[in-house]
Amino acid sequence: MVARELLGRVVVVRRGPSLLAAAIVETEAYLGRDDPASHAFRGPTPRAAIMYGPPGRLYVYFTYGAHHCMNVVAREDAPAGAVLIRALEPLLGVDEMRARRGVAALLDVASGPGKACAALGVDRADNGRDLRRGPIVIREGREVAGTAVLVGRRVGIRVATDRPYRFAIAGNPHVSRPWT
DNA sequence: CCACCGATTGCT
DNA sequence: GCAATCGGTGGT
Repeated sequence: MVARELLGRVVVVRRGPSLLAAAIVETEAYLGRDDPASHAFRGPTPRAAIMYGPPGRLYVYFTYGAHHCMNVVAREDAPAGAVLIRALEPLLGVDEMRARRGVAALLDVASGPGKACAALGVDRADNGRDLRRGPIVIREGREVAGTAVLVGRRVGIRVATDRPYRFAIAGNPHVSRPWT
């Protein structure tokens, strides 16, 4: 599953002169027509259409009138799907990320899907970006052994809560919420 | 056109 | 525990 493979990989963002990088430490899988919690559940609506397109592109959406969330389109066998980036561990350009977030504590910089987007400056202007080309790319990072991956229920949804589609690197302190 | 509501966050 | 805030979605 792509949501698992993305753990440990590094998101790199070039914004003018600055370079930002952060390791993916928590993800969630959202499938297509058969996943009631997915934006793709109701078909290729204007917002969800990107998830029906080629994999490896960025899906960014705006929610709660305040926050952005970023996903990697990854449909595998299904007709649609994406992986939500739920938490990052800042690596490069840490001070800029702190400034973008307006917080001092490192553990508060990107420990949540909305925080991760704010830290990297990702918003709807980045929706649909091809992650193989930049300015946003995903590179190889640290290896994460299968035994070091936590699996659990997805956060913040009200349907399909029984599915074990949440993944995180065990013991990493940058995770969005305590594991249950 | 209108009403409902959310893959969250931050403050009380 | 709960309000903020606005665009996506579906029904009228």
